[in-house]
Amino acid sequence: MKATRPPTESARVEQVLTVALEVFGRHGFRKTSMEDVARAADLSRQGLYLHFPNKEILFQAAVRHELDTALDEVSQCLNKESGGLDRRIVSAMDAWLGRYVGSMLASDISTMLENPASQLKDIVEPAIAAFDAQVAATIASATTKTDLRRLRVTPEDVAAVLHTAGQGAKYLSRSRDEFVARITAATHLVLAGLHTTSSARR
Amino acid sequence: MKATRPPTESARVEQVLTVALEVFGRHGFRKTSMEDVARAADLSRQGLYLHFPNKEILFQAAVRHELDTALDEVSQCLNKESGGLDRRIVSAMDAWLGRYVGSMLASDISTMLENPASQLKDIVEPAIAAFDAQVAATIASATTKTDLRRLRVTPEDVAAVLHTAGQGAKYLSRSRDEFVARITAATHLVLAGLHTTSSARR
DNA sequence: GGTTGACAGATTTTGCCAAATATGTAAAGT
DNA sequence: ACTTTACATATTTGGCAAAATCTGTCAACC
Repeated sequence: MKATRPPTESARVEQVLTVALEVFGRHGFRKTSMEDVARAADLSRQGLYLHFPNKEILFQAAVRHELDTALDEVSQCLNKESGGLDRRIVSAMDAWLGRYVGSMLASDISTMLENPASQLKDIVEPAIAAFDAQVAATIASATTKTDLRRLRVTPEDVAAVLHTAGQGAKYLSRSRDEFVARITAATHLVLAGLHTTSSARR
Repeated sequence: MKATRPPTESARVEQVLTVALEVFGRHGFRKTSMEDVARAADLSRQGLYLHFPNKEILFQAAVRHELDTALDEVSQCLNKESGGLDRRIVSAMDAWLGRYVGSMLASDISTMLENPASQLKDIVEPAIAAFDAQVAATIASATTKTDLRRLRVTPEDVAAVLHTAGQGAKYLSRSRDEFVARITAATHLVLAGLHTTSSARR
């Protein structure tokens, strides 16, 4: 019940990655030095190089770790026993996007994704796909095929719309509370269409 | 039937404003000179100054004109006879946001809005409110109070969700077609909740 | 598994200055 | 209702060298 997959990294390294992402998030990739990360992680700069061959790879690892963590959290939210489908989806969206509401990280990463040479694509895009798939699966298991057929939509379509609304909410919101409010309203309305009777588990 | 309000500006000035917005849109406010605008509008730079005291005000006027035009177009889309509610809303969203899909203008304006001293706030925010209000009114007239009460939402809530989804679609889309596809899916699902029987006019 | 200190080479930042470009005003002309 | 020419005053740009900072690697040490 502890970890869904064997821990690739030691606890120490995981902690470094967490701190690193936080530091990168403050001033962006370019304006963050290895020294900054090392200091924040309570480690010498050279100590960092023992774990990561260069800054680029450190960043990639930090992003990967972040996405893995977020996906785990999303998974927990979606599979919670308590709460209706609405609540589970809202908390999942919040776990997935909410933390980036005012952060530089989102725009930083998305500019990096423009670069075709960037390895980041191979890290970020599968994670996004995995998120969408999880949401779609949850939708699928909590709705009837009749309802889906009546509206002529697939669970994937519904997940895509929620994804779109999530991006919009992130973009429009100045605080995390505002984000949650918007995504709550959107989720409520979207799910209303396939009137799920508040709970349904397979 | 021609103009909903008396034309504040002459046709010539209107044409200048249209061109100006297009030019500003290409390289952003800062990197666009009065010379650039004048040339594009087939006018001398000094001719421009006869109409607008300075660059700032020219830009504001161009934005205001653009928003007015867009709102008129939105109005036409929403009040069209033909087509169901879905189609009307999708075309309205496209008229309102679709043209900015790859443009610098959106980000340019939104950074200007950060500045509390900017007069742009007083131009843009009312326009956004007017758009939301129009959409809300359309929703209101095409749905039953019963449906709204059943979902415990106001037409304004629905409009806000569509607005959120629209922003997300604009942000995620690389082409206008993609934008339309996303917004179509979102509208379809959102409206499905208050199962409007395809047409309803008051 | 780390520490410190030192190093070459690359990149960024800084300060400065000259040249170019842009803004806004004005006058005179059509 | 414009145009052209001209002008004072910013603001932006480009070059260019010195200084600072950052990266990545090594050695020596615990």
